Amino acid sequence: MPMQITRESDYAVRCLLYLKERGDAFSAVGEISETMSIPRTFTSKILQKLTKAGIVRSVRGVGGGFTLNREPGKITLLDVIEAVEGPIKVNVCVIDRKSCDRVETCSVHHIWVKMRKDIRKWLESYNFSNIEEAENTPR
Amino acid sequence: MPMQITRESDYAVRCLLYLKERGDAFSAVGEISETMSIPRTFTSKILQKLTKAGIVRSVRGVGGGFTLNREPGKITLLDVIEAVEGPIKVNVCVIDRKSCDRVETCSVHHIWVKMRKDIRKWLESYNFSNIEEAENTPR
DNA sequence: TAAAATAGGATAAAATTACTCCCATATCAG
DNA sequence: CTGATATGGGAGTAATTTTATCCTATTTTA
Repeated sequence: MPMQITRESDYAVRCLLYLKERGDAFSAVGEISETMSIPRTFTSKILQKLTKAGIVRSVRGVGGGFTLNREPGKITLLDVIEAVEGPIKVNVCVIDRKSCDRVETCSVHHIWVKMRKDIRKWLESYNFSNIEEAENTPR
Repeated sequence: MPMQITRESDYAVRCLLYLKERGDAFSAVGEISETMSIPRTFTSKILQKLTKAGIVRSVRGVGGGFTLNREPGKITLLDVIEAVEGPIKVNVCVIDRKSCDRVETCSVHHIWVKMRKDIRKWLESYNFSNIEEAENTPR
């Protein structure tokens, strides 16, 4: 499953689309998971990560649930993906130089570094305000 | 291991860097794997894939081995990664629409499609001629 | 025909992803 | 202050994928 976002990231995006729709209301896990077709307990875990990352806010107890913690326009795809998957690496050696003994002499190391930078920049350019506006690719 | 090339792709790139260095000579698996620190039998499998993809050419028997099948400048990173990992997906629904029952109503589907397109274009812009030239990122 | 090489299928080991379960903790209504 | 309804978090399980290895067949040259 290389060069691919995880199902978890996809689910996280769905959760946020739902919460955006709900505006200021608080939504419970069950409601989100059913509407967005995500396994319930997994949804719970994902929302926990999003909460820890400060992307959503939670309230426990009766009438509690989750809601966006900031404007949709200030939540980027990068924020979401890194919240659930951890920092994007592209190649292990980019984050952890000692993972590769060839790193000193490697003539392509800089390519992976640049690729990571460019992918992160790309993901950062989409947020939950412009993500749905973005022109639909015709056919 | 999301948004990350596989070790296999990394190994494939190493193989090609080595073969480029060797010019028109044929190199045996053992030689490539030892020099580039790749497990021997795995190297063999990777070279098989690269051969099938037409990126390298092989000759069996005494004095045989592998050599590039075309100019380094005509072998892109995309060619190599897709040769070993298969087509880049970014998200399952991009390649296989029926993998996601939400695809009809999904307001972000087009984002994954665009992301795939842009990543492929990026990878296509690097080949084994310009990949090493590319300015080394200072510090 | 023997030696040296790749080709390919099957399988094994390790790691990661994709979940589930259970109990603790918080919040609110009555 | 108690019970019902939520989320929080740790631990564990299942499924899939990645990362290999092994063995045998086939090709090629000397």
